[in-house]
Amino acid sequence: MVADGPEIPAPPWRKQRAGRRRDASRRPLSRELIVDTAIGVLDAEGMDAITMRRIAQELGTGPASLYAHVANKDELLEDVLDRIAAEVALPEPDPARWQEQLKEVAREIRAMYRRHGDIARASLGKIPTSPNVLRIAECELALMRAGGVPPKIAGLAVDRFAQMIDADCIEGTVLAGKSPEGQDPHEFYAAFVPQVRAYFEALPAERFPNIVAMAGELTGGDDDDRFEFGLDIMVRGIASYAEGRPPAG
Amino acid sequence: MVADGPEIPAPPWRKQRAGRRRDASRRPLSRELIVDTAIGVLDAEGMDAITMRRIAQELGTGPASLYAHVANKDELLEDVLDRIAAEVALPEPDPARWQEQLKEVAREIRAMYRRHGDIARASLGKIPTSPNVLRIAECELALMRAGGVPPKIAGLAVDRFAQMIDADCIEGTVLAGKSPEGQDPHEFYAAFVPQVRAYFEALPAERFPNIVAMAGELTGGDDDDRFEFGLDIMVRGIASYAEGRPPAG
DNA sequence: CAGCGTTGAAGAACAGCGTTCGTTTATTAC
DNA sequence: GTAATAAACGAACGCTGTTCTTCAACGCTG
Repeated sequence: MVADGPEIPAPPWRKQRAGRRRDASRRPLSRELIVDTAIGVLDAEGMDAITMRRIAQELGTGPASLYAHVANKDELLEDVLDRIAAEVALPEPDPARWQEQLKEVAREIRAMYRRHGDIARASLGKIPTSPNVLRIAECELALMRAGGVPPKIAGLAVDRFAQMIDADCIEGTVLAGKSPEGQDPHEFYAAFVPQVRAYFEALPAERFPNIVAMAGELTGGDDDDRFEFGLDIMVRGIASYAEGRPPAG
Repeated sequence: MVADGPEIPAPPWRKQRAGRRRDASRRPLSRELIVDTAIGVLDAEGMDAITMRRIAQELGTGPASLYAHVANKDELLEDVLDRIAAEVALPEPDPARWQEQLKEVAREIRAMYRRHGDIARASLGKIPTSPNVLRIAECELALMRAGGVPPKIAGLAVDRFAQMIDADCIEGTVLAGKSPEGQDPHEFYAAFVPQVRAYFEALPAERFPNIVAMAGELTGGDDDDRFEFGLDIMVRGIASYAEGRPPAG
């Protein structure tokens, strides 16, 4: 019988499992820490970089560990969305300026989305239920109600309003995502537009008379111009339903 | 020496590569056939089912074979988009009815998207260059020009118009995509809305007075109502720029 | 008719994804 | 001191788009 003496080395084929090497420097995993990390990755490298593996790696662990705190990736993105929605500054309603205030809120949301990669993709189509997102909707409703927009119209408008902003921000990142590795997406876009314009102008005029004639108008204007225009016609349309006011025009 | 007689069986270790077993029943691979197959899969199972492997399998081959005819998946989706865009029926411009005609075009596009799974995802943010998509834009421009919309406004409007329709169709499929396996997405959605409404009504009224008060308006209305509303305010906004006409209201 | 270059097709593989399973570890409760 | 619990983890599954390399068939030239 072998003496029950000093430690025998572990058989080398069963590789030692390194134990739970929790660095004291590392905060324990939590939902908040995971969301924080996700936002960090998002800001630095965009939404496509948000993967369970990447976040886990950033936290010095494996992807499986995250699932103890977050049900799935969708839920994580929802949390990310709520967190950054808190950054949107909202105005105090001034009934005389409700249309301009509505536009200001839209610009705030857009600026927030642009600060945080292309996270807008995670917003489109989702029914808002998280507090910070509801806070924005509440403000929009208050502005429209103050402006005399009927409840039914206002209710539908918040939905369409959010959709428009989401779509604009997504659109802005689709082309940018196609820019070759490392090149500035803005430059890439600026270099791409003239090509499209030339293409439109070279189309057969008998089939596409208006596109050929309006190639300049179709390709002119940058992201901001297009957003402002969409905002403008939408607010005009909403305002046309406001009670006791002449339609804007 | 072995007689050079009847066929010797192939050595079993070099697994026979089956040769180019082109069934006479199978049409040879081509870009058109691949697009056809993709649309078939799209219609039957939605856009997520469009994978190179799935299409290849449908054609009785492997994914690599597709790349001889299509540069990548994005290009394939672009072709799919152009193909189905041909289905959209366009009206002959009637200046007196340009607003209603614009809405009709939008409804046509939406119906087309809905027929074909959730392919709208592939459209948002892409600059249209394919003939059948340009054909639609050309028609929209003609309608607006006929209605007296200034060129600059019309040029921006087509972009926003397309964006709105894309976003609406995407939105419609996001929630549907979350419905559990096999369940009718429409039913799932119908069962989900009342829960959201109850949630809104149960929110703290001091923080969200308008959301609580307007829970009904916010959750009322189906897909079609919301689309029609968005269409309405957008066309109203565009019309407010039309020359020589009083703004609609 | 033989040989050859081209081209379409195909198998296997690569790196990455979200998620799950079973196990190990550290911490807490008794 | 020991049993129970919850967190953490390694490995794996089944996907994805894409590429590399090989191979068979065809059209052409001599």
